[in-house]
Amino acid sequence: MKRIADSTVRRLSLYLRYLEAAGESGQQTISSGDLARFGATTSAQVRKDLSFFGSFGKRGLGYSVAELTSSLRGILGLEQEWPVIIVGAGKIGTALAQYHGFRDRGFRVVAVYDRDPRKIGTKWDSLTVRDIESLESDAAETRARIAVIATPAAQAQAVADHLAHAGIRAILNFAPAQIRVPPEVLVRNVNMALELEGLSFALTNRER
Amino acid sequence: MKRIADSTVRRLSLYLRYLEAAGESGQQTISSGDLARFGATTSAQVRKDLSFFGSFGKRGLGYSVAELTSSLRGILGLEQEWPVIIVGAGKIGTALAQYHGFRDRGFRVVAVYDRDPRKIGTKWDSLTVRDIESLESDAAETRARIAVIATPAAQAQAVADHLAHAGIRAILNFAPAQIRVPPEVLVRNVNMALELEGLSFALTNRER
DNA sequence: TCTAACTTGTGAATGATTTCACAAGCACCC
DNA sequence: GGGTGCTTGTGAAATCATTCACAAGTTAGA
Repeated sequence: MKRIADSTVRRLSLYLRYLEAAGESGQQTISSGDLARFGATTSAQVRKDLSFFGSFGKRGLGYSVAELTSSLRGILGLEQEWPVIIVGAGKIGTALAQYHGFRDRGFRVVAVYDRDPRKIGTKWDSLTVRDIESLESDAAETRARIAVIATPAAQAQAVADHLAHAGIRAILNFAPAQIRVPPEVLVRNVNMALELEGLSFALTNRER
Repeated sequence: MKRIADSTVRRLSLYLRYLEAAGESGQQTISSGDLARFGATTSAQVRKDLSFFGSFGKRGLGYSVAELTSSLRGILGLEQEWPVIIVGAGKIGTALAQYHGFRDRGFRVVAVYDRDPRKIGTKWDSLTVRDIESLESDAAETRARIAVIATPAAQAQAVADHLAHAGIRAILNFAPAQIRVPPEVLVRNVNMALELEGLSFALTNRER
């Protein structure tokens, strides 16, 4: 398969959002123009994005909402439920563990880890915070391939090493640190301060 | 000024991180290759990024850590402190308000808003949750030009309208919803479910 | 059956970003 | 002072992503 751009994948996720909403409101078909309006892009872009994966529409008519929804779910790998573990039971970890946006979209938080003895054993909902040392031994039980790092920056690398060793294949890193991982592990960074700095730059250099 | 790519600005922020760390550990000069290693890019990319703004290095020697740090701070608009308001005192809003990564980098949370009467008036640290209705009347006091939306998706658009009206010029949107704003307002989205879906896609389509 | 109004899928063109490659500057040492 | 080893800054080339533009398919209505 040809390599697909990151930007394309992001847009596919957005299209899927809109399709789900359209489906719930009973809409039967949808055009690339409609999808474009929602994803803040152009109809040509929508069609190009989809064309990497096949042809899903009918000329003159548009796309079947139900069929395209299901195709996109398949493309994005969302037909299965993904077990996810979170490392770091601080403010951000807690918020993420209880965030419905994950559950609702097929990502189920199956375990939360921390290294602080005062946190280990405490419960939220049905989850008990576990000792980070049991990461490896839990692997067979949790079967998670995706992990979220929500620790302070200083611990991020150690946690990443741990995760890679426990067989995790993809990491969503919220810690403000660049982490190094073996090539079979995928990392995506979410760095909130970076986003704010982008806004600061734009506001500062707006007048041209 | 020529338009600068988003990707360039992100990398500048990363370089700045590394420079600050290098400065603290007493390093005097640094080469584009060093910066590249940290930012997961190439030395040519680093030099090109910087070249949009001037020439900061000395051939044969590299960059002065102190000078480049200060230049990047200036470019990114980080010499001033930015007052920031947060709308939404739920899990995510709370976590963000107390997140040191913001304070530490020149973004000071000066107010938190919600519309739930049970939350209004509660305190965290030195911040009291305010009624969202007082957004406009507070504007002169807070002087914030940047706002963070941390509400459920359903309220995001209404909040954005409110913010635009109160004179906010840049929005960091954590709500999983696309918001529409007037052209003088800048929006950047952070959508955590989207990031996970990107990982799901990559894991699913890895074997080519 | 014919026409009009839409809409897709896709090569080709354009635009943006990254990488290459190298002249030129600087420091150090003999 | 001249040679050696680094490193920057930057046009040019290559790669990657988006937009254009249009043939071809579909529906609906007369």
